[in-house]
Amino acid sequence: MSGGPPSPQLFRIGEAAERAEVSPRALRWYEEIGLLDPTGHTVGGARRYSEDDLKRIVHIRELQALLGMGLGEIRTILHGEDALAGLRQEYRAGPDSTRRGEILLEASAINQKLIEVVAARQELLATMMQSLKEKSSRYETLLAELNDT
Amino acid sequence: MSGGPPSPQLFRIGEAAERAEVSPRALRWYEEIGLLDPTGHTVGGARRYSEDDLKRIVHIRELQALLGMGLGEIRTILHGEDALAGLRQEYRAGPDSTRRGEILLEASAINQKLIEVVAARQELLATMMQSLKEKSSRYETLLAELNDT
DNA sequence: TCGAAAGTTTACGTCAACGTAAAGATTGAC
DNA sequence: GTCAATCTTTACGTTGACGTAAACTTTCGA
Repeated sequence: MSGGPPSPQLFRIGEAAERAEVSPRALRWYEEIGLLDPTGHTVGGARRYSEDDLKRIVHIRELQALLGMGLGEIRTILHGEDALAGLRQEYRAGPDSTRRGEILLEASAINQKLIEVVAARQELLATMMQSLKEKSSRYETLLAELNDT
Repeated sequence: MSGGPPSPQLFRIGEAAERAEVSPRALRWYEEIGLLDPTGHTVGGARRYSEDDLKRIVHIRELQALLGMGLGEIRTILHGEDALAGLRQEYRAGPDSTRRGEILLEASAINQKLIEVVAARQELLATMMQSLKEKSSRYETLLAELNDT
């Protein structure tokens, strides 16, 4: 075998925040609104974040910054995938094929919507890029005219 | 000649807002922070927006929604281009080639930065799209497995 | 074991980008 | 000229996503 956990390294909130380029406050906020539950806690109650948590944070920021989504919307998306992931654990306790199918379908649907959103943005950005480049070449022309006076 | 103004149609704030898919309040707000000065006013003081104004509004919304820019940043960009456009009018009063060059250079630089920002976003979106599609095909596989049980 | 560094909760503050309400003035079809 | 629809300014309210401060507790290396 070779799929064992290589090093369950956990980060304190400060380091996690730094690595994900967010503030500790943001992480607590994400937790408060149900976006992110840190993998571990110390006995005293201090949060400990795993690598997967870090990926999740980065994912959140991407959806936020790249797609302009609000955190509520993002929560919906993440919860859809969480349900699917939770299924893998729940699997031993009974392969309820019907429920499994439902969840898979929903996750798939969410994914599909995301694809559409991204595609739409890509189109708009492409259009914008085009007009920017046209403008750019017009500027070049004008600058050239000025230079050989 | 054939470059005369075809129909200087002006819209009242309500209609302008509707066409640009923003609220009247937003238009007043853009004006207040120096983003948009309506082309005309009635004697009584009511705003009248031209087609060009509408384009500008749409442009503002694009920069906002697609690039995630704040209105302050957007103002900087628009003012750069405005300076250049203002130059064409000012041109008769003295073709100050130096100043003209400065403004052109600045506008060009702004445009270049915009191009870079858009390009960066495009890359990120492309990456995101790729992983979304991979996820999608994984879902398809799982769904197929479920269906031929 | 000790203490500086980092963490915890609680609670109020902030900032951008408008929303909303009030009170009154303009517009434009009739 | 009238009057309903639409506009005007002024001003306070709201929402999302945190920032910041206070008071106190945990962690962990020396």
